[in-house]
Amino acid sequence: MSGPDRKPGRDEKTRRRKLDEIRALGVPVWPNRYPATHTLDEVRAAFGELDALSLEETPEADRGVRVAGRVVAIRSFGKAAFLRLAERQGTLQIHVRRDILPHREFRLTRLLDLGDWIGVAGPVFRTRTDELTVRADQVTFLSKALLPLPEKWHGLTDRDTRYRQRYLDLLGNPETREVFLRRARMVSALRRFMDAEGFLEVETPMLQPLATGAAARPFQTRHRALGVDLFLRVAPELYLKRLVVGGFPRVYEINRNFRNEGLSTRHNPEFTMLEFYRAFSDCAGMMELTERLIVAAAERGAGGATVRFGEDELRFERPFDRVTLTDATVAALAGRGIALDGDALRSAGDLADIHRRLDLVLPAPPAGPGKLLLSLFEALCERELIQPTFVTGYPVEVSPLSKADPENPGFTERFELFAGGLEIANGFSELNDPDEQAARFGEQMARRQGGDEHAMDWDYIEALRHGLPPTGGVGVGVDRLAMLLTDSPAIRDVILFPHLRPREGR
RNA sequence: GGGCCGUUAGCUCAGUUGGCAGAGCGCUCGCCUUUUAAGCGAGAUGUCGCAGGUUCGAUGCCUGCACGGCCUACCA
Repeated sequence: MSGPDRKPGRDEKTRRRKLDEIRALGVPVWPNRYPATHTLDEVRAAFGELDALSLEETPEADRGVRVAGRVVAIRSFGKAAFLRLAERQGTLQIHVRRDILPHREFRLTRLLDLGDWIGVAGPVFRTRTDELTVRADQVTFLSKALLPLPEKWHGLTDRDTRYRQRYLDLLGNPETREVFLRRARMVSALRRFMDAEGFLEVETPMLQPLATGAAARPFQTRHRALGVDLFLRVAPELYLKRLVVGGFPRVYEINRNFRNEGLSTRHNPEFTMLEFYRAFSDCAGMMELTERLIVAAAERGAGGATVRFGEDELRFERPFDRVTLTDATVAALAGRGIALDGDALRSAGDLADIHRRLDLVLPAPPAGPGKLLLSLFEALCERELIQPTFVTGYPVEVSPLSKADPENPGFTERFELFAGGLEIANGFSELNDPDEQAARFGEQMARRQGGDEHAMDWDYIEALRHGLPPTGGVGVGVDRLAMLLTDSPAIRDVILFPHLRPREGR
């Protein structure tokens, strides 16, 4: 398919032959530039409102334009031809006539293939069928496509090829292009929102001596000169909070995290997170901020507060629903005829029994009641949370970086936001007591066997000992939010180059 | 890891109860100076994913493998 050993196919041989013929015309075949005066869209914007007669009477149209684009259709009549150029979002028709073009340039147009790039200069007019068209006075060859474009009107449908050769997907499928345009608008809206709220955009290490800030298996690498092992970060969290200690009270980062775990429709090994921290705020304050952020993203990314997602219609309108993790789980169990009262909620044995009764896989031991409760919630409730919903009250046991809730022993001031059955965001009042943080890390480590990559982050504890103000923090899964706002069922559909198994024999 | 489905021309796909491998687009050649998936005429597409097996004969049936998709499980 590629690489030095690949043999040119029949199409490529033909196209190389034509390239030689173009070269033989004395035309530069890989020129360095083309000074276009208009993009194709700009031609349409400037002249699209004018009818045939008005165009003739418009000096600007008669004086002409210089445009450039990829040839995506050729309808040839021997002594004349219509070409269609495509570039960015626009397309424009070109009319080529033997009696107008210089001989060499007309011959050049006969040697064009679909996919080639050309520049065209000439006046703008309308054809008999009222199509806005540039009549070619000059044709400049710009670049050769040695390989054919995807098939014309089915587009490219093979999923594997769409992901591996995304440029073909973008070329052949307008809806793919729309997904990534919307994603870009959404990310830009996130940035603008954070900037407007007075947050400073920062970048923190991707290569970290300890993979901290989330419970996930990291990728490992090695720095030769330093002679140390490093990890690709699983989260920026602890670095961002160091910055709050350092006197940046509002910081955010939009960047990649890496988790060495399975792939699924909701998981890519590298994914984009927006994380932000705000001094003097807390869980409740961050929920309010997150709400406004998500609404802004929906407005910009999806063009409104109401978003179609598969079978559902998501309404990103404030205030979002709110429910505690315990209430949601108790209600889901009640719906299955299982009563769960206060005592059972704190009993690992009872919660494990419920797993068995419902035929659910138990979390890997050791699992206390907090982890078992979360496991029930994830199994029973997550997928049902279609409308944007804040779930609050996560057990301390599964929230090592969150502040405890003074009103609710055993639980933290923490929320997760769900929509479309997906976890979109996770936020909490940041634990800033260095001694308690050290104790929590210790508990986490005690529960793990092996895994030296999860060693205690003493450097972070030291930062806390210098004083972290009360702070709220949130992480937003940018890819998943993009899934919701583009009605994409798989995370691969919103990542330009998703990870796939390497192809054999290439 | 498990289940189901798929792999045929450059692309999208059909097909054969086992008997010369097909269509549309694209491509090549010819005609055509206002077309819109242009039209007309002619032509070429190929390791039917790979390896074995059954058979007079396998793209088709059997076994194994590879690759991919969907679902599912795992990933505190």
